[in-house]
Amino acid sequence: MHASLPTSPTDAAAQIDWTANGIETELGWSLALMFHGYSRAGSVAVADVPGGPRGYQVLVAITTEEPTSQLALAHRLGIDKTAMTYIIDALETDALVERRPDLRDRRIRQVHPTEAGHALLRTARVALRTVEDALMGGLSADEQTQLRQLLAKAALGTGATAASLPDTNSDLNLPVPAPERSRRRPQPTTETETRP
Amino acid sequence: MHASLPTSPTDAAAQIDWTANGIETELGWSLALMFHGYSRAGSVAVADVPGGPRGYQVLVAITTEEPTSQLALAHRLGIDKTAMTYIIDALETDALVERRPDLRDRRIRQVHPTEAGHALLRTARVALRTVEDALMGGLSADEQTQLRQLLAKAALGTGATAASLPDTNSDLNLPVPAPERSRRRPQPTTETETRP
DNA sequence: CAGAGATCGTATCAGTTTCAGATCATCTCA
DNA sequence: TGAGATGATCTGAAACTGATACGATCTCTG
Repeated sequence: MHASLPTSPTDAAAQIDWTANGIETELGWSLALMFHGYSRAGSVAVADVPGGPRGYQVLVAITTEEPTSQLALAHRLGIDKTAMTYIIDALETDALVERRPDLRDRRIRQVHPTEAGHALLRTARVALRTVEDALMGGLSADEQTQLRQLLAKAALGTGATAASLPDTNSDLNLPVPAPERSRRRPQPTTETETRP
Repeated sequence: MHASLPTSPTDAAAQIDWTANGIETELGWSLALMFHGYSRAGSVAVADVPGGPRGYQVLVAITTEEPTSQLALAHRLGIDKTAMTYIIDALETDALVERRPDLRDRRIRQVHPTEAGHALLRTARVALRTVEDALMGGLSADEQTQLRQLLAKAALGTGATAASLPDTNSDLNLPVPAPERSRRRPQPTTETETRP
C-alpha cells in the first residue's frame, strides 16, 4: 500500500497508473465511491424531501414528464416497484404529490406533483447542485460537465437497459418510512365515482 | 412519460435536453443507474469470487498495494469495517487470502493474497471487463476511457472524501494506509503466540 | 512505570432495505 | 367468455447496514 495520497485533487489523475491494474483503475471502485458519496451527501441535502434522493428523483420525473403509472416511474428511475409505493406514500402524505386514477386504466395510479411539490423541488435542486459540485470538486468545470454528460449517455445506453429491468434493486439509502404493516389503504371514494 | 429508451445509443446524448432539468440531467440518476447496473452484472461476472464485486476489489487492492490492515483496506475501498471482516472471512475460507499478524502491531491482521487468489483475480478481471464494456456500450472507446478517468479522478478528489465515511466519525481523508505512527521495533518470537 | 485514552478486529443486535411472492381489481385478447 | 397478464398493495423473509460493545493491544503523558 503506497502511503500518502495527493492532497491536491489535480494531482490525483496524474498519479493513477493505468497500466498497473490498481484499485483506482477499477470502474467499479470509482462508481461505488461516487455513488455512495452522492447518496450520503445527497440524503443530507434533501433531508426534507420524503424518500430522500429517491423522492427527489420522483419529483423531477413527474414535473418534467407526462403523467404515468407508478410502475413506469419505477422503471424509469430504476427503483423497485414496492419501494416506489412507499416513496409515493410518503410524498403524498406531505401533500407533495397526488395520486389520480388513469381514466383509461383503473389499475393505474398516475402521480401528479402539487404546487408544494414544485416548490420543494426547486429548493432541493439547489441544495443538490451544491452537493454535486463538492462531490466533483476534484474536477474542473469542463470536466464536471463532461462527466455528467458521459454518465448520462452511458446510463441511457446499455447501462440503463441493464439497470432498469423490472423490479430493480435500489440502493439510495435514505430511510423510507417503515411500512406500517396491515395498513391496507382505503379505496378513495372519489376514485370510484370517476368510473367512466 | 416517454418511457421508451432510444435503441441507438448514439442518439442518447443527443436527446437529452440539458436545459429542461429532466431526470436524465440528474447526476444522481445516472450514477445510481450505472452503479446498480454494475453491481448486478458484476455480481454475475464474479459470482465465483467470495464477496462478489467487493471481494474482487479486495483482491485487486491487496495484489497491487502493500500489505495493510483490514481497517485501512476498508477505508481504501469504502467498505464498512464489519463487512470487511466477513468478506475477508469468505476469501480466507476459499484460500484466496491469508490473514497474517503485523509484526509491529499485534492488533492488526494484514491481508495477503494467495496464489489461488492471484489466479482467480486474473479470470475475474477478464469477466468484469466484458461487463464494463457492455455497461458502457453506449459510449465510444474514447468516451469509455474518458469516463473511467473522470470517475477515478472525481473519486480520488473530494468525492472520495465524502464517500469514505464507512466508519462513523471517521475524519480520514481517503482510505488511509497503515498508520505511519512511531512504530516500535518488532517483538521477537511473539508472532506464533499471537495467532488467534 | 502506570494508567488513561485510543485503536483493531470481531461479535452482537437492531433497524432498514431488498426481494419474492400473494392478492385483488382490472385489463387484454383469443 | 374466460384465461392469462398487469398495476398497486400487502406480507414475510432474507440480506444489508450501522451502531455498539468487547478484549487485546498500542500510544502517550504525567
